[in-house]
Formats: sequence, structure tokens, C-alpha cells
Amino acid sequence: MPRITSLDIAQLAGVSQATVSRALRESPLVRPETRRRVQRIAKEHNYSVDSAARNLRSRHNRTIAMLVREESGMDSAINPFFTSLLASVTRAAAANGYDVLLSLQQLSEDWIADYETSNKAAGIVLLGYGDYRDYIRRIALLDDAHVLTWGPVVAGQPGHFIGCDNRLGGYLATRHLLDLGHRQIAFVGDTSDDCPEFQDRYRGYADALAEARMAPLDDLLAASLPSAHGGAAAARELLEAGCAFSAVFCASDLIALGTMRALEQGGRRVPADVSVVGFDDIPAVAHTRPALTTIRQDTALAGTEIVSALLGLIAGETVVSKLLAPMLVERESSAAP
Amino acid sequence: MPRITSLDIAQLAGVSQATVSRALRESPLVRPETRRRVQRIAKEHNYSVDSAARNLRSRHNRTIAMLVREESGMDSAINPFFTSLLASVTRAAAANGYDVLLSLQQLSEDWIADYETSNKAAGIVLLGYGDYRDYIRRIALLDDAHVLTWGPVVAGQPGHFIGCDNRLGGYLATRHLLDLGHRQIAFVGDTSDDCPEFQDRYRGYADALAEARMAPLDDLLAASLPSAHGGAAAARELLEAGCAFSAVFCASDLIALGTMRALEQGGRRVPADVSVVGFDDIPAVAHTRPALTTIRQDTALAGTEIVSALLGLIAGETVVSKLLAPMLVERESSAAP
DNA sequence: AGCGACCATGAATACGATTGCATTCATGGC
DNA sequence: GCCATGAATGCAATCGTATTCATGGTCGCT
Repeated sequence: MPRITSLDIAQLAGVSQATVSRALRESPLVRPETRRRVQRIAKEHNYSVDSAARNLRSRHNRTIAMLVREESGMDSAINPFFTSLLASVTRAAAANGYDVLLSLQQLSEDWIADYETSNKAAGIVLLGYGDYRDYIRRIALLDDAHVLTWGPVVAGQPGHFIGCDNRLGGYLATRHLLDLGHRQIAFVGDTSDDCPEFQDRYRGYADALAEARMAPLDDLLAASLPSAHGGAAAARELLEAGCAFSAVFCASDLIALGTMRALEQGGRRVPADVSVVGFDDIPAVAHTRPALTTIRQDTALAGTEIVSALLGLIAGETVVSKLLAPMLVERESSAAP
Repeated sequence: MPRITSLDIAQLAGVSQATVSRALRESPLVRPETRRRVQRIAKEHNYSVDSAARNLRSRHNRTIAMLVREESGMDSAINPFFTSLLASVTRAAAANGYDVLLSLQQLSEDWIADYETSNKAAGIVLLGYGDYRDYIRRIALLDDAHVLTWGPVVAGQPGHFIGCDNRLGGYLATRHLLDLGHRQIAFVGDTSDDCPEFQDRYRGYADALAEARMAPLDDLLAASLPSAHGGAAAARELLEAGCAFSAVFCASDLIALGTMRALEQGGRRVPADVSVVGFDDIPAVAHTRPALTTIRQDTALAGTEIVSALLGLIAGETVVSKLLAPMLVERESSAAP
């Protein structure tokens, strides 16, 4: 069972191998009649182009690699939000004839260098590495690095970024709570440099408060790891500290899940006693009880934007960073105080 | 910026290109001293082997493709359980030096044929296509198809399968409820041929009942689409039908989420009035309120098993289908009646 | 010393497609 | 009737590595 090659097809069709190659790639050089005949014969014999040979000769590669950050933690899982993004990027890539290579390696210079030079992918998408500023800066300096990062967009920084407008999201969430009549609104999330996304969400939170002539209170800021456990721990601290609050804006849905749990275990009912708003709109939170009010990122749009930007980069275009607007999804976890 | 090739490294190291190739692949033929020197120079110049050329020449490919079924439905998402599996397969593949190509295309003969012959991947993993018996049978007949399916293992069927022992899982879940003292235990899930997994889970449910000298009652069987919405709808029907039941075994966690919601909206408290057990242990259900008692599939183990089986297939070994044992995870949604 | 075995290496080739260039043939303008 | 033109195709040279075969040198053993 020797491999069927384009030469075999050529002989069967009575043309040269070069013509087969052209016909299969819809080249306008071959007569339509010839092209159809070749394509028919190729299909009949279940022939498809050897991608290794094609990649080698054409010096091009219809593959993009996605490096997805795993949650550090014992069970090292993929952030559910990334799953949606992963899917939509994959769909968008497929729509453009690109395959997607998935990797969960730690981001490192070696990894990038390897994929850069070994020609495994034409471009790279980084999910969840928004805080790896140094790496991204260095990568951006590489000549033919086609790397796009999903994460917080920082003006003036080298590299190419697409991200959610986290500040707007934070504003929308907080504004929603203010509109409901809440005045003591806590923020649960990591505001350190480790989580630039969360910092922006916090800024949006502060924006909304400022608009209502209020200022964020330190007492109502609870540091939390970006996980349900973190959210639960932070909420417990809030309760123990004894400060009054009637609403919580959580920097992510996972945190919100933990927060809701801890609140209810602490005797507060959601939303009767405390309203909770999350961020991301991961699939599960539509079905919890109460269903979570949250800020939705449009992952389908994000996927197409990421892919078109990356393909632009690969094609040599100058790509500008881009912010995508999130929206509020009202469900059951928020109500008037 | 001409590409750095093994020939360049060869010249820099003062050896032939063949020696570079051998040195980089740890061939015992090259003297250790030479090998180290070549490797050092290669690293210094950021050289890595062009995978297209390597694949072409060696007729081999260190890539496996995963075809993941999307939930049909408006938001066409990836089943959260598959996300875990996807991650663990990717990790296991990486540990063996393999890359993973992710695809969400519909399974079709064209797709398989394309990946088969175009040499994009050395093997294929199918996630979520357990019910595509016809396809899988046909695929299994292809000479050099290295296809492994995650799904229900059916004895005597052609093809290679790894899957969870769903019948055992169904048994464990039901047995747990029986042990708690429940006697009217409903089953929520699709028992049609579309979901062979669910059929097996139902068989396990029946097994446990039989062991307790009981039989499944038609009144307590609620058909449900494999989604949270489906679970909610099915639970509503159960409530409206008015049959007494003190526990529900749901064929998946997603269904369980919907079921719990519908039950509580119908005025039943979980677990005070009704106990609920799910299946899969997707990440979110550990943090809902009440946290869901469920059957956990060991995805980490599944990943390594899938990869080692597939690599075995590729290497020409005879691979036998395999069932993986699930386990019960007790949380808050189940209690004595 | 001589002979084979063996080790480390180099030269040359093949993998299967893409693509620049040459070639053929028909056509049309003059 | 001849040459310029252009469309359709063929020829052949790559792309960068793995691998076979040949070769020179070292060693051990008689």
C-alpha cells in the first residue's frame, strides 16, 4: 500500500504532476475542463495533498497554535471561559482553512522559539498570559513572530493584543448594582499585578462608584485567588470582618460561585440579603440557583477577531490592538436591597 | 532572514549535515563529544528541526488529532466534561512528544479521509461520537486508520474504544441512594440509541434496583436531552406527573443542574425533599449550592490511557478496548429521605 | 603484522509537492 | 504567410531533513 501521490493522479488523468498540483489548488492557469477532471479523479482515489510536502515546499503552513494557560492549582484545569474561546477560535480558524494546534505547556522562551523556528505553526495565540509582560515584549521583538495575546490591552506596549474591555465590564456590573439601589458594594478579586484583567475590572468598579459620587472602600475589597475556593475564602473574610454590604461584584464567575456558597453558608441569602454579580458568563452559571447575573464576553466574536487579526499578522499587515465590549446579563442573583 | 538549516549548523560545527541530524536525535552512532557540541551550537543559534521536512522525509508525524463533538444546540458549546478530557489527553500527548490538533468539524468520512491521507496526524481521537456506529465501523476497516474512540465500549464491535464503565457508574449512583434509604428513585436522561452512554447508566441503575429486589418504574423515567435545559424540562414533567419520588439519578451533571433548578423552583428542596446525583463531576458542580453528589470519571487517567492506546495503535500493536472505573463523590445534594 | 569487526562520519539520495521557466499550439493582426 | 501574443501545460529545480551506502580509521586478536 504505497502512498497515492499527485504523480499517480497525474498518470490516471493523463496530465503532468504539475498540472495536478495546479488543478487541486484552483489555479486559473488550468483549463476548467482539465481541472474538473483532475479533481474528480483525485476524489475518486481518495487522494489528498500531503501536507508535509506542501508545507516544506511552499514554506507556509495553515496551522495556528494556541497556548492555553492552565489554572495553577492541584487539579490544574482549563479555565471554563477559555474553553469557549478555544472553541470559537477553532471554528474561526477552520472557516479560514486553518488547523489549530493545542498546547498546555508553560509559556517559555524555549516553547515560543521552538514553534517559531520548527515551522509547526504559522502563528500563535496566547490565552491567559496577559500578565507575562516580559515574555510578550521579548516575543514581540522577534522578526517573524506572529503572536497574538488574548488579555488586557495596554496602550503603548509592544506586541499584539485583543481583549475584553474589562474596565467597561466592571463599570457595567457595578452600575447595575447601583441602579438597583445598592450602596455598599464589595469587590472580590485579585487586584495585584498578577491579574491585570482583574485590575481593570476593579477600575471599572471604581469608575461607577465615582460616577455615583462614591469611592471604593478598603473594607469592602476582598483579595481572592482566581478560583471558586478563593472566592469562598474571600467572602468568609468579608463576613468575619463584619462590614455591612448588600452586594458583591466578583471579578470572575468562578469566584462568584465560591462567594455565593460562602455567603449562603454564612446565613446570607442571595439575592434577598446580598446581590452577587460575576464576570465571564461561563456556561454553568446560567443553571445554578440562583442563576448568576454576570458580564458576558462575546466569545464567538472574540474568536473571529482573534483569528482574523492573527491571519492579518501572518500576511504582514499592521495589526492594532483591539478591545471588545462586554454586556450585562441579568439573572437571579441580583435584586434591589 | 534565510532560514537556519541543519546544514548551517553542520558548517558551524565542522561536521556533515547527516551528523547534525543524527546528533540531534540522540543517535548512538555519533560520539558523545560530537553530539554535545552539535547540540550546543544548535541551541546557541536557536535552531530547531523543520517539522515539515522531517515529516516528509521520515514519513512519520508526531501529531494526533482530536475531533470533539459539539453539543448541538443554539450555543453549540463543548461539553465541559470533554474539556477535562481534552486537557488530559493534551498533557499525555505532550509527555510523549506529540502535538495535538483540535478540530470541531462534524465527523464525516471526508474528514477522516482527509486526515488519514493528508498526513496531518498520525492518529485520531474521537470524543463524543459513541453513537456514530456506522462511521466508526467503516473507519475501522481502513488499513492504516489509527482511530480511537472515547465512548461506550461494545463487545465485538470493530474499532478501538476506551470509555468509562457507565454501567458501573449508574450502579454506584443508585446504590448510594438506596443505601441512604431511598426507595422511589427517578432516572432523568435520554435512553434512546442516540446516547449509548446514558443507556449503560440506566442499566446500572436497573442493576442496583434489581439487587434491592426492585424494578425500574416507567413513571419514574424522565426522558431528557443531554443539557441543563433538558434536565429542567424533564424534572418539571416528573413533578407534574405527580408520582412520588425522593431521589433522582441524572445521567449527566448538566442534566442534574437543570433538574435541581426545576425541583427547587417547584418547591422541593435538595436534598431535604429530594436527593440528586449526577454523573461526570464537571468542575462547576463542586461549587454549586448544594454541591452535587456525582460519579467522577478519572479524566487524568483516561487521558493517559487514550494516548498510550493510540500510540500503541500507531506502532502497530493490537489494542484491546478498555473500560475505566468511575467512583462516587459524595457531596451535599444527597441525604437520607 | 595482518585481518576482520566495528565505530564514527561523509556523500548522496529520496520524500512529494510547489513553482519558475520553457514549450507547444492556436489565434490574430499586418 | 509570418511573427507576436497568450493560454495551457510540461520539465525540472527546489524545500530541509532522514537514511542508506560507502569509507577511513581503530581496535582486538591471532
